[in-house]
Amino acid sequence: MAEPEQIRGASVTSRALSVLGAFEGSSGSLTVARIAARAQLPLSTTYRMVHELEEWGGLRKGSDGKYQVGFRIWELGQLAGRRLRDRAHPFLQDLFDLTHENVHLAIREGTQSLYVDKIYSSRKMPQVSRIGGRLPLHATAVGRVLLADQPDWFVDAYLQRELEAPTPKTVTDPRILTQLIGDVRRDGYSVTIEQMRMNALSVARPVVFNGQTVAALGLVFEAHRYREVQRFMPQLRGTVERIEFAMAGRPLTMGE
Amino acid sequence: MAEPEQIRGASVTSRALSVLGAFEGSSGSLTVARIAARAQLPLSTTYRMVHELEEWGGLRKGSDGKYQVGFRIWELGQLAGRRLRDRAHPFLQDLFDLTHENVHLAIREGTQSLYVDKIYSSRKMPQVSRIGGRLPLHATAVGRVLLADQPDWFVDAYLQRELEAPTPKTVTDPRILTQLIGDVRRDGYSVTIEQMRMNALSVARPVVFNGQTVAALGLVFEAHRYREVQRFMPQLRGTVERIEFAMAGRPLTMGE
DNA sequence: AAAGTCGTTCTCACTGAGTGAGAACATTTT
DNA sequence: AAAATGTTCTCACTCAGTGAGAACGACTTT
Repeated sequence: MAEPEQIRGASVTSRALSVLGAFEGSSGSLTVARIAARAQLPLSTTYRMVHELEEWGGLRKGSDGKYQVGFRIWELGQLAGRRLRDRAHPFLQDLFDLTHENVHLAIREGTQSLYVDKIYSSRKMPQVSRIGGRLPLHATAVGRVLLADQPDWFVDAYLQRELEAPTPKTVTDPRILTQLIGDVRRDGYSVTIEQMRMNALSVARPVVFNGQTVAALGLVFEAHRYREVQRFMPQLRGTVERIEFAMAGRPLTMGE
Repeated sequence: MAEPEQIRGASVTSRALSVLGAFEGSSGSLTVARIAARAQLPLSTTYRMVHELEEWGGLRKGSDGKYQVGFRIWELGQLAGRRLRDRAHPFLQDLFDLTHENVHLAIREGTQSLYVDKIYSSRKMPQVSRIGGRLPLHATAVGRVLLADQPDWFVDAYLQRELEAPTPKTVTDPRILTQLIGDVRRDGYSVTIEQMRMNALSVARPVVFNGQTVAALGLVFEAHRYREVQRFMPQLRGTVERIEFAMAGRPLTMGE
């Protein structure tokens, strides 16, 4: 008879996960009350779960009384996609040594690119991407490379949606983008200029393993240095090859 | 009357967390049956939870049918200790640029050091530490720095336990270690030689924020180059100072 | 200093969500 | 083809989870 607000049929597990989910896209520290609001759960339920998560190490109570995601989650997360990250990382570092430009490694998660690794120093700070961050597929070079690997029906469906335009120069016209994706498929690389941020240019190539694109490797630098793309292409290509070779290597067992 | 095997009183949440915990220290991919065994849960219960976790994105079913930790956990984990990692990372990279030696950033978690960041290229591969990995506090330079920050009662209790000796040269005598910890407190840095791996040397300094050691910054290189410690000390110190300065900076708000 | 606001902690009677043995089936190994 | 191992799912039982609300603490406002 009362309002049917409560998300009925929610399992205990899903509630606990909602509590964790409340931290996604948050500032990092949340009070129990705020967690409850974000997770759409009653206060007492939230309270109980927060404490169980805290005891396990999934959440951590800061000195200000607010909760943060705990290191146990961080440690667990290190297990996700470890093969790719571990194998690729040393070569990203090599590429950075060579170029001293921002180096990215991203995978596709749904309709976004997820940045799984990134090399940068204190010299190059203003960045849009961050490790663990997501960006749309059509506005970065890595994103387009990842999109280009998808079947036509996926690409078409993606382009049919309302596309974000982070800069005035961002291409959002489905017809032009279809064309551009075709170019990426033909050339095996993507170059985007000022699509995600003004004065930024990015180049990317796919990392192929077992016949499918598992990630995209990219370089980002200032747009006015567009002539240097030529110089970086062979280095980017070489790095991708080394990563692909390393991916194929022996399984490198450990524990259990 | 039957065997009291079941861990009675286990809450649903704790069971779900056990499922996740089953992946800790695993090879990365586990069958449902193996998860059940490791988590000490009945098969049907495990099955149900694995599926709920999978639906949420916490677990991912591989092409071989085995489960792995999913990227959603990885993403969530990026929120843990982000302030430290984000602020420190660029300077670790700078230090690597300068030295081209392995650079580590570790925090203390219980009686171990947890490696939260690390810079290395393909040149320096044989390593014991890994991002997300743990090592004992007494056998590395970062570990000793972290231990030295603890009160005497903690140090004493730590040293009283059976201490691992990864190499023949590892110091495990509590009396000598107490002495060494005293040195670290006095000098503000730690140097360890072949304590964790033969032919490896490590130097570390504490990163202090709000009057307490929040992490330890370390360099690792070949033991026979011990003379170079002199050369690296100022660079290590300078990097720590920059990190500490950056930690104090404006809060850098984002979302919510 | 009193009232108001916001957050935390905890209790308790009620009930429906979670349970797990076991059956049926699929896949791989011997 | 027999055995071993793993997956998926059902169902009757009951115990763990529930959430309104009370009590309290720490602030800001008036």
